[in-house]
Amino acid sequence: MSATRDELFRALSDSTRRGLFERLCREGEKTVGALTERAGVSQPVVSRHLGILKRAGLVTDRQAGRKTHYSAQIGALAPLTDWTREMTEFWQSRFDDLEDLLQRMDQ
Amino acid sequence: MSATRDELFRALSDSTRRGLFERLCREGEKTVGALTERAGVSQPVVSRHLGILKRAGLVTDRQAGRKTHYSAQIGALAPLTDWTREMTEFWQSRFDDLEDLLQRMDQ
DNA sequence: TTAACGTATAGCCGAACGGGTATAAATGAG
DNA sequence: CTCATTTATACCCGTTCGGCTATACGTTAA
Repeated sequence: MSATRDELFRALSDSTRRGLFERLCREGEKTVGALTERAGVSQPVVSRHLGILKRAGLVTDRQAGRKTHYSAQIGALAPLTDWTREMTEFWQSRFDDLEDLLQRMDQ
Repeated sequence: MSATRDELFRALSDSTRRGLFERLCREGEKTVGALTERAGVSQPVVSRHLGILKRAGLVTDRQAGRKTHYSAQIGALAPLTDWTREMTEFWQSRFDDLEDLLQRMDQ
């Protein structure tokens, strides 16, 4: 069920969606109605955003009667931290190469 | 010069832009022309993407004659890692609360 | 000074986005 | 069974986005 890296970045690019995800991280499982209360947008919009977060793997839903409970999947952030670490390593490695070069020039 | 958190997430939501940033991390300073060669899009598009990355603080530019050299600013990723850590801490803290509750119930 | 070069800007276009309202679909309550 | 409740879907609308080409602007080379 792993979504694309692109899907993950895109899902997190909207502040309304990040807000929903953040509330689920902070407060745990919540229904669509509860999320709508403080989301600042209408219920259909919340549902649509939750769908996008779900396709990105950032949330899961649990049906209970006529209510749907959503919860954050913190592990879905892994590709993001991986990417960041990768970029940092690339950057650092160039730095190391430069150090090596300077050291060789020193000799 | 710190850009909005939203600007950062938005800037990274496009794979072409991430590709440009990644090349700058991997290979260091590059001109627009050099970046255009392997970007898969036209030069004006590359320039526009670089402008967006620049406003997000992810790159800086250095003018040299008629060439513009761009380089990655790895530190600009900090708000992203901060946010991720924040989310994880929220999530973890709920987990800890649950553990506390269960421990109290145990006594 | 003129010509070529490197980059940025302007303007266009179709697709995707984020919001809204109306409504369908499913479930629970009376 | 009927009606209220909860969520998801369908559809519309204006804006933004990401690509393109044409071109303006500044710089170097001849």
